[in-house]
Amino acid sequence: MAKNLVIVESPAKAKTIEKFLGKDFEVKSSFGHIRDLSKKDFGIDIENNYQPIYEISPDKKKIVAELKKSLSDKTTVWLASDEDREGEAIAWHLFEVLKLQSTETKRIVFHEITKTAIEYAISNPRKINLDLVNAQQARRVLDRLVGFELSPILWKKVRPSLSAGRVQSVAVRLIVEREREIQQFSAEGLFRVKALFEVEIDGQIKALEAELEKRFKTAKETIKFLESCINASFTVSEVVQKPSKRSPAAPFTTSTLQQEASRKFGFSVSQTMRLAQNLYESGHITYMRTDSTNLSELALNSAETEIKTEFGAKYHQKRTYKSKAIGAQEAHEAIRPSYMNVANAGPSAQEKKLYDLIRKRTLASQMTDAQFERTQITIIISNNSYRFFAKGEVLIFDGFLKVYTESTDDEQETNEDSQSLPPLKAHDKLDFKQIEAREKFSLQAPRYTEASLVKKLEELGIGRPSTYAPTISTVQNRGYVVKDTREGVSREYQLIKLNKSGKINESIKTEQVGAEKNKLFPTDIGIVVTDFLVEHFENLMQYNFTADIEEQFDKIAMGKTKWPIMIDKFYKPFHVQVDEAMQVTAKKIGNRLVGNHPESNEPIYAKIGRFGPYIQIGENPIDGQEQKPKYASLRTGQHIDTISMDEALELFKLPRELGEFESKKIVAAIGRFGPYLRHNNKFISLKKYKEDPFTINLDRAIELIKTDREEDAKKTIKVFEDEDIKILNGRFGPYITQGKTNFKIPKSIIPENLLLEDCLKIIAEAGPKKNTTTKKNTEEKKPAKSSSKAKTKGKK
DNA sequence: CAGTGAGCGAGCTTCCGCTTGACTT
Repeated sequence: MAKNLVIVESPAKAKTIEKFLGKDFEVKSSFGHIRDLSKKDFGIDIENNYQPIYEISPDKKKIVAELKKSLSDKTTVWLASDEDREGEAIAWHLFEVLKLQSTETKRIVFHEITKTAIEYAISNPRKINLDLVNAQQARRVLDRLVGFELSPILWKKVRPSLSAGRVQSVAVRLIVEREREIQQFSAEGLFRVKALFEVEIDGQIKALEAELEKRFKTAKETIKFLESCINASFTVSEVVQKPSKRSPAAPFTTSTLQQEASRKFGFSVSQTMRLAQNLYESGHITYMRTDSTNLSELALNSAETEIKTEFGAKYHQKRTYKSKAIGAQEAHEAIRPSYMNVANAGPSAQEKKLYDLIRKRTLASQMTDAQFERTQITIIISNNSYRFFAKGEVLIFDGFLKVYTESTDDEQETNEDSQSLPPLKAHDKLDFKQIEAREKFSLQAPRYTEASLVKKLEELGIGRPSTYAPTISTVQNRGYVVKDTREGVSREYQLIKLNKSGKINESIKTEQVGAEKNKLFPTDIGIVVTDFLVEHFENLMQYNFTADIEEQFDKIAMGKTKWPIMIDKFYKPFHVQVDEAMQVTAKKIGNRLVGNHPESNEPIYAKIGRFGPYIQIGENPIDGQEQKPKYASLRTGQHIDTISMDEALELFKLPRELGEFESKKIVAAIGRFGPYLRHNNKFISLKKYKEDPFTINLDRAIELIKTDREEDAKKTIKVFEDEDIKILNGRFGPYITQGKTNFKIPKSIIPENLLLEDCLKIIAEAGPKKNTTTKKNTEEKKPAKSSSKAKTKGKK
């Protein structure tokens, strides 16, 4: 019978460790925290020095019971939770809940799961560090105070079920401010001049592309320059060759893994974490929630062996990396393969891809630099002082690039330096084939992706590896932020070309700009809530708030400050702010008077409603008054804080009557699902035709109605009008529809051969099942929250 | 599936950080 009980946080870890420790040790897991603040009445006794009121989390009762049971025949308990603030608190909660005695309890820590590390830990036990525990309690209490005092203000002033917190509210602020920055940005065009030269080398004509150092502001200046080139001569003045190198990136942390999986595979952060969790649980990779770039000695050695056998000794270079992140607690290793020699792992294609990425990144981190030779050729012009530069880069030794290249966030920057240059020397003469000036516009700041937002949060020290993915989900689930793909707009730019024969040709071209794929956009709720919080809780919404209080937590951890004193210093002024925010006279925040109607002089408001932002013309009706205000919803991309009077009035031009077709009216409008046409009670979505309901004319509308009918005809296999039954071709193959309910057709049946009675039989057989599914659907749709959840699930 | 948006008040929501399943489509 084992005499020792070791408690770790993760069950997967428990399994591995048990193998190392032998018969005398039983290893169990606490599954993270076992106890938390009570959910009722705040869970904090504010009057009594902020005394926390803890209770065992409902889902942990079973685990605690099991731990108590296996405790009965043990003489020593080893608390082996992670070596960070949270881990220390977990150990302390276990100590308290399991009613352990200090004489028979030992606190141990290890940063890597290897036999030597664990044996070393066992032979160097210590006591629970209560200062560190107190720092965690302060962190926990502060987050509860902030979250549970701010959120109710929002329920009252904006909308029920909203939330605010130290982490999520700042995350939303980042998105809101970036959006504003983009709105206010105006692109400036500059003319970039590129020359294409031709050189004859050993009887062969080689091309050389070079860019002018000067960028012109106006077309006039540009043309003046090009004219001067017509009779100029071009001479190489200098050829400079320089070696350069590139070093591999550090092994993955949670945040960098999320970023790379997003850039390379387009995974969402939660998707990446789910896949990594699977790989971890099946023993393929080390722990996936980490801020450390450290690799164990064991990993370093096996990476070395792997690199040397696979690529040769000249590719190996042992490297250690320092964590850059603020507040990194380094309780684990970097994310790496458990066994470096395993080249493939994971059951699904996505897991295989992720594993491969992790393995290559880890190997690359222990490989030599890639070496390049950079060449720059300077070309001078006989009749002016501007110079052309041709840049080239040639790979001399691939090094780590043999296995792995890190992606970057700015996709727009293509690498123009990778051309290999012809062997030229000073005083060589060149002739141009063409010189082209293209107007290039400055780039707006990029919108955040899920992963780049995580990166930003990590840089600010906000949030932890275990909360990045949940935070990103929360801000979307609350409706503060949406992930969206939006089409760009076309923009004109000027192109001015000078060709060999000395002719200058000006033209206007168009390019697509501002297209966004899976980027984060703030919603009106997100904007309104952020503005409100920034106005009333300026300190809390500062980007460095977390970093600042972390310093105070550190003081508590060092025993220099008592935690209730620190909390009191924060809470007293904070609570005053809460009271003030509650007293704000406006019943609802976020309402804005856009102006007065130019004709009727009625007030025009932009408001937030149950169904999103809308414009209201006229005051709310007062009892007994007949007059009702008019309403119209805002369109995507419009916001209540920025919409102009003209844009607001424009919204009331819908629904538009276009005219008649087959003696029935055609109406164009925008509904919940986008712009549509309505004719004879049939709706035709304008989305797929990319038509604008404000401008579409009668002829085009009739055309669309006809195409829609053709498509319908293609879809329809058979119709039994009396019973309102149709056999249709859908996305998943043929099916039967009666009224608004659909029925599956068994695969053995050819749909064209179905008779009315066959259909009725299929419907009758599916009958009871139909009832339960429709019932469930309507039940689920009732609360607004769950229907929006179902939607996002469906999108994925 | 496609026009919505009052106000009252019952009783609900909510934080961040540790961990995995338990759910349904």
